[in-house]
Amino acid sequence: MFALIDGNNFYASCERVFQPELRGQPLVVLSNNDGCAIARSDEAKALGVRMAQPIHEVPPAIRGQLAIRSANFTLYGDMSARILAILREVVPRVESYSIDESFLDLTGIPERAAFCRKLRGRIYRWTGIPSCVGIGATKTLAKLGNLVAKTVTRKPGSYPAALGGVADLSALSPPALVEVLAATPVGELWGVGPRWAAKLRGMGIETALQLRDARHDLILETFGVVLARTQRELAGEPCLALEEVEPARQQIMVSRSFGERVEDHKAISEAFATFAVRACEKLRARGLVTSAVGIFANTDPFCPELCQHHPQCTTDLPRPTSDSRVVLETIRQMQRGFLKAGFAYKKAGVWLMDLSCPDLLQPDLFAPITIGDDGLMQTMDAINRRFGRGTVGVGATGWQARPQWGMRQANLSPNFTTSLRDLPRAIC
DNA sequence: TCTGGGGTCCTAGGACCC
DNA sequence: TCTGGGGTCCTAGGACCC
Repeated sequence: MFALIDGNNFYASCERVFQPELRGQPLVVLSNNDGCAIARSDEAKALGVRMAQPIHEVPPAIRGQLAIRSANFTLYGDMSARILAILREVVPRVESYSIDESFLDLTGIPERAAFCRKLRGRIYRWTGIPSCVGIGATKTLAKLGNLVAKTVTRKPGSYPAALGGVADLSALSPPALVEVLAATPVGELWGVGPRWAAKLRGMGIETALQLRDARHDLILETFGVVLARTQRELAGEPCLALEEVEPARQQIMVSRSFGERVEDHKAISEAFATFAVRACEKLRARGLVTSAVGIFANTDPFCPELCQHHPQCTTDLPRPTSDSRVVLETIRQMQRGFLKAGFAYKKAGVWLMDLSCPDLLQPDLFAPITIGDDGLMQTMDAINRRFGRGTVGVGATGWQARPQWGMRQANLSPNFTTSLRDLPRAIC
């Protein structure tokens, strides 16, 4: 028996915890570079701001009513960790599924709905984040329950099984469950994206109920095993297990759109170095090493009248490493002839591939298993953890407070929970 | 003027092995 | 005229997720 708990309008709710003046306001959190709406308060949704909508496409009359914040992933990540700590304290088996969602194993817990209502109350009291919970026999049904709970929370009283932000589909009679499935468009299901939804509709399958009851061999043949699993899960047959231990990463990517178009190759080179250093920090934080490095750059796809260039390049390393300097030297060599003069670039990125755990590597008879100096890197990481990111680093990143390629973040809130400088003040 | 940044899995096809 | 029967690995493309 599964539950899915997620934070309502998560990023917007995080902003509101420490900025009470935002409560009740139509609030939108923008993506990096202040581009698209990636979280909306209920009030902003009511004004018609869509998920992932570019903010400049929102009519000025609406935009004028919005409170706007730039994405602050440091804050959201820390709030997420606090919620996860509460869940782990109370529930024996928890899967952290995304920054704002966790699956819980409720097997053996009596009074499931009451238990979850209490849990969500505690999360609200201890972190200030409102949440909703869906309960079901499978992960897919728990996800659907969560959708029901959220819909009902916005329209109180419309559905009795979803009292207090919790919807327990496992407590429904079969006819009542059929009613919920029949009312759910197939495209709203977890695992059914826009492409498959359109294809399913073309086959006459428009609701979750119709998908559940469709011919299984037809779904398997037309869409493959992924949707076939979703179909079985809808029928109450668990196909997806709780994954308590996060599987090891296969790749790590750091990429950014630039705040403006950049032609200066030196500036872009500093961006590559900055991204590479950040990627290696993430790599070491997970205790992994990388065996291959890639870089890419893109011109501005929204300006088709400008000449376009999308170079990319990957290199295998002689031996695995987690040393930023080895990766930096590798991408320095890759950059020869990589960018072309006269092109204005808008985005660049670095990715690390073929990641592995150093303990599991096949040793080389004639050489050390890895290259680089892990001790030095660990020391730098420890200093940066203690005194703030960027306290020590490498010169290739440029060390400018406002680099030419830097992001636009016009409305960034303070790091209330992770920086002493930004601690909220209580006025006596 | 302005348009995000990460990830995963599955499948098909080709190259290669004995 | 007739041309085996297994495998693995890699890559690209296409879905999906938040």
